[in-house]
Amino acid sequence: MITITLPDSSQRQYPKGITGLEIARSISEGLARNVLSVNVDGEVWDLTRPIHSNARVKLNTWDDKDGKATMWHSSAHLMAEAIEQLYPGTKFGIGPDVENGFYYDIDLGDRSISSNDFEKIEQRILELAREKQTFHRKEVSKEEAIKYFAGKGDEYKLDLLKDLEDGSISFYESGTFTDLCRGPHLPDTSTIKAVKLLSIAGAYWRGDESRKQLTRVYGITFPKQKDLTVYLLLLEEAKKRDHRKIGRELELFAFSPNVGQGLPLWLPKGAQLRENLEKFLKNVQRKAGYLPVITPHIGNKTLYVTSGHYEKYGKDSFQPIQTPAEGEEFLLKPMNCPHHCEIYKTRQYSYKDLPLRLAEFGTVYRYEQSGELHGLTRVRGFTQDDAHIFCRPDQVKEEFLKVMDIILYIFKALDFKDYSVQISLRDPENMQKYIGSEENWEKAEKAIIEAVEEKGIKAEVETGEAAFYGPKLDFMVNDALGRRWQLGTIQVDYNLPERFELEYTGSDGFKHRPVMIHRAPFGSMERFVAVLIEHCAGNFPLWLTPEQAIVLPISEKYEEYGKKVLTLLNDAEIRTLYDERSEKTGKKIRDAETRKIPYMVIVGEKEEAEGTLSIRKHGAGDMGTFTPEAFIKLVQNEISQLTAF
RNA sequence: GCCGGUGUAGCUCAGUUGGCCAGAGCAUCUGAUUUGUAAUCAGAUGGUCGGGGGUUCGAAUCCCUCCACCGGCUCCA
Repeated sequence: MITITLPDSSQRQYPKGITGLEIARSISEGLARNVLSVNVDGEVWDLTRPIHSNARVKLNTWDDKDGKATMWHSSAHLMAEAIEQLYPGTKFGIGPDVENGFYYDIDLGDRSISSNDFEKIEQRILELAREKQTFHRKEVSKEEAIKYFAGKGDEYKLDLLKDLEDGSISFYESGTFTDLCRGPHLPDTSTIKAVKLLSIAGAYWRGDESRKQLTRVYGITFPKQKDLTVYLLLLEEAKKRDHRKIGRELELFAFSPNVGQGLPLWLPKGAQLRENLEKFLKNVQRKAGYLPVITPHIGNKTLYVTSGHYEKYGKDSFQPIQTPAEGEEFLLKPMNCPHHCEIYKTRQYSYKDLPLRLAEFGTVYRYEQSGELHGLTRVRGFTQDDAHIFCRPDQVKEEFLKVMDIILYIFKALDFKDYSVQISLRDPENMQKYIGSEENWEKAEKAIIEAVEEKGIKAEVETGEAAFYGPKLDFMVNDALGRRWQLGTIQVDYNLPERFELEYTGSDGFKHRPVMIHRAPFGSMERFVAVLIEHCAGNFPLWLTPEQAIVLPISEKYEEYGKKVLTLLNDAEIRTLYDERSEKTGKKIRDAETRKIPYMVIVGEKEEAEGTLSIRKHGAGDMGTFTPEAFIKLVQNEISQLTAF
């Protein structure tokens, strides 16, 4: 007998070799019907795999992440089987589960498929699912595996096999499809009740641009038809939050092919919003000891040769600007750091002068590949809320903590709760690609890890993701459709101080090299506004929103009073508009609601006579009658509540 | 940059297999209306059907090419 410990810590005795499915059945028949896979000591197993020793066991259903993953991974196999039957001779790459569904990379040879073919494939998948196919795990030797896929002519699986060790290789057979796979899988396919193929895309084999591009088919499956319906509805809802759609509807920004791809035009309301954000951060930074600087949009090419950026990115950037002077060339600045280094060099520093924090909302231009451009989140001209902190090596950690405070303060102010944090460190296998001394790297990496721990933040550590010049810490937020974007970033840099020969005099009287920290809490104004829009679906916090109130006169007869109210509110620094169209009040309200203006101020006969205002709140409805003073106070209170913490 | 998709008025979309002068709603403008908490009525303006080339008696519709956008891949100093 073995002892199985369940998640609620209860323990049960079972004969050796019991399977997850049998354990489920011993608990309840219902559970046995719904269970998809089993976690055995933290590892996900097939439900049919015998358990031979004492273990902690968790039965995964659709409500568990691992349960979904098992279902989707099995669905990928099923889709592959369907495709192989419909398109014989197809070669298969990899087919994993992902956050929302699964995909399979396939090579169709000379043929191609498009979304028009989805229905036919979906139908076939459902037919196969109904056959209640079982997944059969088979341990095979490397030799056998190679023989099988060589016979099938599938070079991708052969390529994968190269990196696998003999003895650790398993096949899964289901229906007519056999795949190289470590599992786990569903006991059988009958739990897959609804299928939707989502999209088709090109994907390079092994993520390598220089290799062949395969066709990637994305799909998702569900245990109930209703789950699929709900999911599709959710997707529709998410699309309504798309910042590109809201940006157009609320007249925040636009693009023009005549200006150029990826070069946003900020419309008056968008500019107002952005200005409010800038003011907010400038205020925070002033208190945190940052000194504002301003540098030009272009710089002599030699500046970037010195920084090393020209060598690395020159070919793929906007090309140099010629001048009438022979051989003179300028570059649109792709980053602000070299300029800030030159500012540093304008004087001498004692160790007591550090840290020096230079801040600039600096607009930079990068020639991103055309396929990369995406609304405001990825553009070719953007403004970084940039600052560079020049400090002593012993100050890195403290400065890091202070920057983190700013970023966390901003996220809190804007109610960003679902962010993730990533620490990017060196790749220990590949140390020669990094610049800077071993000692400083260690110090900086340690400082970042400790700073994150001190703040009690959960961060993913990614080795090999550091920039060549230093480790970094990134704050990422998801957009409406779950795509992850980097916003705030803090990066340690040993490269530029070296290249620009930056110095300070230490207490020992010798010259030392300062450490440079790049940081941008928003990341860029463009991307931040994009994510902010999707976060609040265009309903910006009152203090940020470009239009805070609108006066709606019942008819032209109340124009005099209405205009008086307008002036009063604007004088009280409430950004207020006036709707003077000869429309009915219902229409004016509807339009103001659509424009997501927080407060509607309705004035008519009664209000004029009493000197009052009828207030309606966006999304909430009629709030009743206020004196102008009471309303101003209401707005001011709401703003101070939102910005005080 | 690569793979796949899309492109009709400012916006959202009709326009079956090529065939009268390309339509609708909203928005805009004009007029009427003077309105009380999510759409007043009437009229008008607005399109080289993304650009260019081709096939055809005839192209929004078929073919080629370029451009832009969308979903991914790769990239992101």
